[in-house]
Amino acid sequence: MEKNFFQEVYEVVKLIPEGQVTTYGAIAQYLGTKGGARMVGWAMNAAHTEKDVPAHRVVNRNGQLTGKHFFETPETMQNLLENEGLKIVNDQIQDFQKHFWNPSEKLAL
DNA sequence: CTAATGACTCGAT
DNA sequence: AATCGAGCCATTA
Repeated sequence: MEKNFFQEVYEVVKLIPEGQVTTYGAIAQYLGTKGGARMVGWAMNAAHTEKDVPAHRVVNRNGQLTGKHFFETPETMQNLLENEGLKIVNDQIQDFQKHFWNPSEKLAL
C-alpha cells in the first residue's frame, strides 16, 4: 500500500477540531482540487472503514449530511455531530458556516 | 482495454 | 430562482 489520495484526506479529516466541520470541496481545494470534491467523498468511503477518521465532520458545501446514509445507521452521523455541540435540522447543520473549518485557511499553507 | 459509478461542485438553460 | 447537465479523478466490474 502506497500513500494514496485517501491518506491525505485522512490526515486533513483527522485534523478537524472537535465541534467543527468541513466540506469536500474545501479538502479537495486544500489538496489542490486534486480529483475534485468527488474523490474526497470517495476517500471518505474508504475512510469510513478507518475509525480514526471522523467522516461525520465532513459534509457537502451546503452543510448537509449527505454521507449519513453510509454510516452504520443514518442517525450515527447526526448523533455524533450533535454530540460535539452541533445542531442538525433536516440533515442540515445549523450555523454550519460558523463551525466551518477550512483546512486551507486554518492549516494556512 | 473500455465502460460505469461515486458521501461533489459549478455553469448554463 | 430552480432544474439539468457536464467535469473532475480514482476504483471497480
